[in-house]
Amino acid sequence: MRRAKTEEKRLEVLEKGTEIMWEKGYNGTGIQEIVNAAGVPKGSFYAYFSSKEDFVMEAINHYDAINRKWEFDLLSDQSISPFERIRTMIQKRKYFIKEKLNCKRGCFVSNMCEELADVNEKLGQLIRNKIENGLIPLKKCLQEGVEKGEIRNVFDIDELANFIDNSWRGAIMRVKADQSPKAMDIYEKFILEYLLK
Amino acid sequence: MRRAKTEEKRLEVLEKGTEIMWEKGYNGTGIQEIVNAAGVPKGSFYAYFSSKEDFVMEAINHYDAINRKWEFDLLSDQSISPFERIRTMIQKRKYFIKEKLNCKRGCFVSNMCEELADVNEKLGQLIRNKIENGLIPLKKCLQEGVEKGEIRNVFDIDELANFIDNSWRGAIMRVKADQSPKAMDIYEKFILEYLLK
DNA sequence: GTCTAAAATATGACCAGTCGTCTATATTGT
DNA sequence: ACAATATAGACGACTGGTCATATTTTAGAC
Repeated sequence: MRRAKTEEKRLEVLEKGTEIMWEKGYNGTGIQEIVNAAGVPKGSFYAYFSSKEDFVMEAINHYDAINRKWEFDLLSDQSISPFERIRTMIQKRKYFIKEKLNCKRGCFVSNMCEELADVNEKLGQLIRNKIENGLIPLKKCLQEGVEKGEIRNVFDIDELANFIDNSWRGAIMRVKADQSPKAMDIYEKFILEYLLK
Repeated sequence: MRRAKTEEKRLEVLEKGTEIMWEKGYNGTGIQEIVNAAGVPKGSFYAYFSSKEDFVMEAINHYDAINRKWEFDLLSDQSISPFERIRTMIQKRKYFIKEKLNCKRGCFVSNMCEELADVNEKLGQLIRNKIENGLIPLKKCLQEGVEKGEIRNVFDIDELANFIDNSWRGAIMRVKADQSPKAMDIYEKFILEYLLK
């Protein structure tokens, strides 16, 4: 069918475009650059997406859905202890940023947040929503950890999850600045050894 | 003298321009917008700065120098205990972001880092340098705190200072996303009560 | 299966506007 | 009158977005 090919091309534009914006930012990336990278005529971009703003919203949704999937599966995996799930999550994230991203780019959602959250109400709302919802599986896992006595029972779980997530975003920002994984290694040690235990 | 007026205008362009870029980002801010805000003809911009890149480097230097000043004075103030110095620093930062910035903008250096560190070698170097040097007074203060028994003696001071700073950057990114000071309050509690003590 | 006409889709030239930058001219101070 | 500085606006390149045209797919007639 025609439909399938179109959908395929659309996805390629979405993914290539996300990669470029991930590196160069929203305002640093032009439509032309995206369609060139995807091998698609410029006119098609506006057949797939109604505007650049619409594009970045879809990009955020797509990026978030992929990450959410494996993190949810891992954090609710009852065959591993809660503490171990969190350790594994941090290590997988570290591996990805170090080996796949070469310590560049950081987190796409964080990048869009820094650049756009203040300046575009609709995007701010979306980003806020993604960050907030992303915490839910972590909170559940932390709660289990406290109940099993693996995690210090002194925290407000909600605050703890927020602190862990916010600090992670700070750590990978620093990884990008330094182009070194050091900040993530420090993060892992401090969260796991000095905070949770 | 002519010289003095020129210098005055130059500073106004620098400060107005920094404010705009702080909110809208590097690529989201045009030269025209800066000179309009400063009430200066466009041609003058290139009498003051050799390029937009040169401008942002000066902006980063200027912004950093101001913050470095009071933080250095505070963190090396021997009339207050080291732990109290750090608490005061966090509270002053919180006050500024909440009351002066209305929970918007975040940190100018962090913003430029997210947008440019990957993509511009020279700016990346500058930003890395600012973050790194900004840690020095904090490290000294933390060391004193450990020696006085105010701070748990289990940390590598270098790593501790990095964790505190990186996590702060993550927290204020979240403040911007939420337009709420909550992330900073959580940060303060976790660093002061659960980590250092 | 072939032909054809209508419907659907793909395309890139084009729009008005903005970008960062530079230079020819106007203004100023001596 | 001369040197130094300030300024307006032109420059080519690019921006996000549109749209008339070209191409392809589809459906019905034979």
